[in-house]
Order: sequence, then structure tokens, then C-alpha cells
Amino acid sequence: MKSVQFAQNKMSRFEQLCRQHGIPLTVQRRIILESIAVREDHPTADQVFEGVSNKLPGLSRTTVYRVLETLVNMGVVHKASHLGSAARYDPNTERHHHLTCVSCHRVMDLEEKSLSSLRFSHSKAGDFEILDYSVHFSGYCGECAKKTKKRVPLEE
Amino acid sequence: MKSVQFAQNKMSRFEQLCRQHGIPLTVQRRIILESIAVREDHPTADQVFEGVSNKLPGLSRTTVYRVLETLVNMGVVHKASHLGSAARYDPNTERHHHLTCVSCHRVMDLEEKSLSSLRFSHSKAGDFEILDYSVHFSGYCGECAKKTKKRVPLEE
DNA sequence: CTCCGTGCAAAAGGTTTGCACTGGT
DNA sequence: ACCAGTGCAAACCTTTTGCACGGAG
Repeated sequence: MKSVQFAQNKMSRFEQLCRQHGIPLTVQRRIILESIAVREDHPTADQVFEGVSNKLPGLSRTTVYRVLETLVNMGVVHKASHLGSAARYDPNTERHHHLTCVSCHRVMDLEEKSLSSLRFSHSKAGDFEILDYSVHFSGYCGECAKKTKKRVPLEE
Repeated sequence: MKSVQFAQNKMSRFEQLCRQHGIPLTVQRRIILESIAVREDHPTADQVFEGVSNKLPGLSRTTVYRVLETLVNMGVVHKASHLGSAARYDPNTERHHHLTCVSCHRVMDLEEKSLSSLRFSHSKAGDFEILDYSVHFSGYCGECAKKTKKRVPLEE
């Protein structure tokens, strides 16, 4: 499903970005990115560490975290922890969807009928048996949209 | 947006469930559920604690966690921490969607064109400025579907 | 009266930070 | 050579666990 091509493209784009922005291209960064690009799953930082520490003995867990953050900031890797570090509790047990403000991290409900009965090709995606789903939107909430008007949403 | 009615219904259903299943109806449970039912946001356990400890001095953070888990198991409250406790990293930076196995917690990609250009009533939901979205599916992956066939997916 | 629920403290993840040193440009 | 990146240890935040006590059924 994922080709060698994919990993190679990833690396090329990464190296290109590094040169463009004068970001040091360290062994750690190269190996960590490669290890993610090759995998089929969505590893946690710790799983990345496990997978890489063989090839790079002495690698620090801390570095894995820092490199991952760098890669995310560069847009080369996507960090999926949609609702932040802490779990959130919601009294609404009906199917509904969420809006998360990328600035203040507030989470709001979205009741949109058109989203509550999505159709997919099959009720099964491959051999995966779907029980439920929800749509997660990210963006700026009303307040933050004002504040952030015409500002780069980086380094608040 | 959320009515007093809603909170009252929540409480009634909760009390009913407790009686049905012989679950002790403690002050802590009542107050914690009420505090969530009344809120508009999706508080973290800690935020719940903050909000409740005024009304119930001496309340333990631990109890909040335990009560929340109980409420989730009773189906009265929904826990949203979609991808588990640890953040996950994904080399695929294109818009795509996720399948999470509720049994083994594996996360897989889903490339489904029909989901990649959802239409909503407006590109803005209220005053929320949407930047991106993704659909999160939960269910059983192929392997776990076999194992779990005809078994209650509770208390592994 | 019997248990389950609670509180406290301590442990167990996951992630971040301070500081000195090393390595890329 | 300079500065950013790295390693180590310790701190921090979120959540879980063990044990003794007290309140709900």
C-alpha cells in the first residue's frame, strides 16, 4: 500500500526544505523521518524510539520528541492527537462532531445533520468493521479568528 | 444552545440507570455528572475537578477520574480522546481519515475520495473558521473482528 | 451490615525543560 | 567557529493503583 517511492519522496522534500531554511540535517532527523516514512502504522513517539534506537544506539528519547516536533513544524509529518494531551468528557452521547480551535484549544460541538449519516462505499472499509465515526474540524473559533486576523498562526 | 432540560434529562436517566443496576448514587457522582451536563465545553478531568471542588471541598482528583470512568461505562457521558493517550505521528500529510481499532488500538489510514471533499452548509460553522477536517472511524480491525466474534467487547 | 466508593499518597506513563557538550553548516 | 541539535537527568502533567476508612444500599 505504501511504496518505497513514498519514503524517498518524503526524504527528498525534507532535505530540500532543510537546505532552503538552513535547518541542520542531522543523522537523527534523517533516520527518524525515514523510520516513520517506511512504516505502515501511526507510531507513538515511544514506538519511533524503539524502532530507531537499534540503528542509532545512544539516541535519546528526548531527541525523538524534539525531532518529531521539528518535522511537524516543517509540515513533513502530521501529529495526530486531535483533542490535545488530556482526555475530554462530553455529556452528549449522540453522534455529533467537533470543532477544535487550533489557537485556544477549545472544543465545541457541531450538530450537522448532513454529517450524521455519511455514506461510504461499504459499511466495512476493507476488513475493518465500523462501529461509529465522527468528524473532527480544526480551525479558529470566533474569538481567536478576530485576534489572529492577518497573523501567522505560528509561535504565539 | 444547551437547555436546562438537557441537564435534567441526563440526571434522570443516570438515577434510573443506577437504580436498575444497583449502582450506588453518591453525592460525588451526582455533582460531577451535573457539572458536566451543565457545561457547554468538553472539559478535561482536571477542569471537571476545578469546577466541582468548590461545591464539594475535599473531593479528590482521583475520584473525579473514577467517577468519569463509571459514567462513561454507563453510557451517560462520552470520552473523547480518539487516538489514545499518546500522540501519534503520521507521514501522510494529505487529507485522509483514520480507523482506530477499539480492541487493539491500532490506527490505520483510510483513503476514501468521497470523504475528502465533504460539503457543509457553510465553510464556516457559526463563527468558526474551518481550516481542515478528518473523519475518525472506530470499530474492529480485521484481526480483532475474528477474535472478538460473538464476544462482549467488555472487560478483556 | 456488607461492600463499594472515596481519599490520600505513591507510582506509572507521556512529554517538556535546563544545562553542558557535540556536530552540522 | 558558531549556533543549533543532542543527551542526560529531572521536572511536569495526566492517569492509574494500593490501602484504609466511611457512607450507600
